[in-house]
Amino acid sequence: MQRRILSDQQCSVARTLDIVGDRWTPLVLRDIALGISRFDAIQADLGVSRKVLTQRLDALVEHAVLVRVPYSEHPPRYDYRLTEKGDDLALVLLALQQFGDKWAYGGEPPIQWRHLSCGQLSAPVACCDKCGEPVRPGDAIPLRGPSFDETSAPAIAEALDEIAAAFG
Amino acid sequence: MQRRILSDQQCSVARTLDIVGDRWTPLVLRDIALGISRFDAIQADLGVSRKVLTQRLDALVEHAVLVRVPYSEHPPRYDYRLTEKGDDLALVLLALQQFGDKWAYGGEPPIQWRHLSCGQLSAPVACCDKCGEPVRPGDAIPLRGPSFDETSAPAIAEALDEIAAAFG
DNA sequence: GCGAGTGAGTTCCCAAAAGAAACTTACGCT
DNA sequence: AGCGTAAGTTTCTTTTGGGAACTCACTCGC
Repeated sequence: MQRRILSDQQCSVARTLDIVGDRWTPLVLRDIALGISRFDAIQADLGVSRKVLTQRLDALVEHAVLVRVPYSEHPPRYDYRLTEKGDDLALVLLALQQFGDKWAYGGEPPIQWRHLSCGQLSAPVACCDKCGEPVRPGDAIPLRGPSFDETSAPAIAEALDEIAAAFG
Repeated sequence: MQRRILSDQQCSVARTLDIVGDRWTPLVLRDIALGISRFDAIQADLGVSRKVLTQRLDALVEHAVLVRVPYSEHPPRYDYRLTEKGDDLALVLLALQQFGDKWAYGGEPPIQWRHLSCGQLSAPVACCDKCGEPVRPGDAIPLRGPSFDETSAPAIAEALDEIAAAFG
């Protein structure tokens, strides 16, 4: 029996979960995003087993989310750094953090962000890229996109039709 | 040996991962957010094993992310629906979807959103809640927040200090 | 030159979680 | 009485994860 691969699903969420869909990968990325970039430092900070950390780092490099930047040859030693793709994944981390700040810490978070351009303590909000207004779930409705495949996801197709019917 | 509980870490990301930190939970939430709200329908759509689905739904109800809304007694049958907390988690799904739309589908996503108030096809962008400008990783720097605990996360503390030093 | 230390894995063994598929319970329908 | 349906539960087997010890290729202090 194989571990279920999610990428066969025609869904952006499923595809992304093939990269970050486990307990450790997002925390590894968080550490690297904060500048904790070496194997032993990450291992010590998270307490993850060395075997699992090796597997996760290899997978992230494989997915081009991380790059190994050598800081020594003989023996080869690297810093792990985010690629541009990794920076985009950091936005997912930010969303996880926002949720935890609100629901696990009641607005007294362990870490805050200062927005460099405006200088203020900043919490990211999801906004519509067209009108710039903040978007909450319920403010937008899902529709078939260019690569939607009717036959491979009949239950989703039906759900979309029901939503479309409800909103004219 | 126990499965590692992440909530002991003083980190909003880790706390949130105790709820959605596996391959199936986010997909279950996605289905429910789209209106696929019954056990068999979710199971058929995702192909997840019934045992795992039971465990995930129970955990989500436990975490108050979902509620069971009865549609039949004798035998008891429920629709699963998102709570307000669940709606907030949907923002994490949105971030996962954004990433997948860009990196797994190259901008040709299977599902799009129409923003009801402006009527346009909308992609959510993370924006600063103070100045309203879009935020990219690198546009903001992390600082100690009110509940930061110096001693329990020395590696993070050091990383924050380095960042603070670099940005004055 | 030699033993101790460091960084990054690798290997082994055992416990826990996931997958598949069959079984159960409590109905409603004909 | 027998079939169908919804929502689990159980059993059995394969994978994956945790913990700790081991390896390898150096560097440094003496």
